[in-house]
Amino acid sequence: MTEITSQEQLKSIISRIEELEEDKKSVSEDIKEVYLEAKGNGFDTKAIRRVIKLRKMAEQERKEQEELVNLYSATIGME
Amino acid sequence: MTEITSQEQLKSIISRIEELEEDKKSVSEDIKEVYLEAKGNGFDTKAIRRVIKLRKMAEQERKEQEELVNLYSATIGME
Amino acid sequence: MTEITSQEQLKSIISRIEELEEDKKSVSEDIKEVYLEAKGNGFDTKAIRRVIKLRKMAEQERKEQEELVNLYSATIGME
Amino acid sequence: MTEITSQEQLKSIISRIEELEEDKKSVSEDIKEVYLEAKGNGFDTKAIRRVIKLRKMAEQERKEQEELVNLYSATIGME
DNA sequence: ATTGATCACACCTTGC
DNA sequence: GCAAGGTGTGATCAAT
Repeated sequence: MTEITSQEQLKSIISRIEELEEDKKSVSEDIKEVYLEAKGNGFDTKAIRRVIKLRKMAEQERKEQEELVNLYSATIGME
Repeated sequence: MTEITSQEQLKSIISRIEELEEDKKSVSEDIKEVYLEAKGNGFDTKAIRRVIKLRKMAEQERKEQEELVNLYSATIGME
Repeated sequence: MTEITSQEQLKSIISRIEELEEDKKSVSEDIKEVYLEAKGNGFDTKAIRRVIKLRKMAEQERKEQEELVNLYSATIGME
Repeated sequence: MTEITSQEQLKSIISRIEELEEDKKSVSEDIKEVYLEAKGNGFDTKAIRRVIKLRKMAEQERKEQEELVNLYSATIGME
C-alpha cells in the first residue's frame, strides 16, 4: 500500500510551483530579449508596448461585448 | 513665530486622509443605493454593471489610442 | 402626461452611477495626493497606512463594544 | 532578393511578444491551479508562498556567496 | 446563510 | 530612484 503523507504532498506542491516559476521567469526573459532585439533594430519599444496593450484591450472589449450579448439573449430566452 | 512640528504635520495628514476615506465610503454607499433602486424598478443590475464596465473599457481604449497617436507624433517631431 | 420609459430610466441610472464613479475616482486621487505630499515631506507612507488601518480597526471595535453595552442595557431593562 | 520591410519586422516582433505573453499567462494559470489544489488538500497557501519566497532568497544568497568565493579565489590566484 | 465569483486595493517587482 | 505594471489579498456581490 502506498501512503502519501502530507509531508510528501507538500514537497511535491512546492517543487511543482518552483519549476513553474522557473518557466515563467524563462518566458519573461524571452520577452525581454525580443524587446532588446527590437530596440537594436531601431524600434521604439515604448510605442510597441502601447500597441500591444491596446490590442489586448481591444480583445478584452470584444469578449466583454460578446458576454453582454449572451447575457441579454439569456434574459429574453433566446439562448 | 510659527513652528510646525512633524508631529503636527503627521496629525494633519492622517486626519485629512481619514476624512477623504469617509467621503469615499459615502460615495460608495450612494452607488449601492442607485443599484438597489434600479433593482427595485425591475432592472437587471448584473446587466447594468456589465454595460457600465463596457463603457468604461471603451473610454479607456479611446484614451489609450489617443496617447499612442501622441507618442507617434512626438517621434516624428510633429508635436 | 409625462411618460417615463424604461429606456429613459435606464439611461438615468447609468449616468448617475457613472457620475458617482467619477466622484469616487476623484476622491481616490485626492487621497493619493496626500500620500505623495506626505512622502515629499519625508514621512513613511507605508507606516501611515498602517496607522490609519489600526485606527479604523480600533474605531470599529469601539462601536461594537458600544452596541454590546446597549444590548446588555436593553436586556437588563427588560427584566 | 528578399526585402524585409520595417513593417514586416514590426509585425513579427509584436506577434512574437504576444505569443510569449500568452505562454506566460498560461504558466501563471498553472501556478494558480497548483495553489488551488494545495488549498483543496487543506494546505495553507499563504504559508506555502512564504516558504517558496524564503527558499528563493536562500538560493540567491547561496549564489552570491559562491560568486564571492570565486572572486576571492581568483584574487588569490592572481597574487 | 453560505459559497463562489468578481472587483478594487495595496504591495512589490520591473523597466526606464 | 521613480514610475508603472503585474500579482496577491481582501471586500463585495450575486446565486443557491
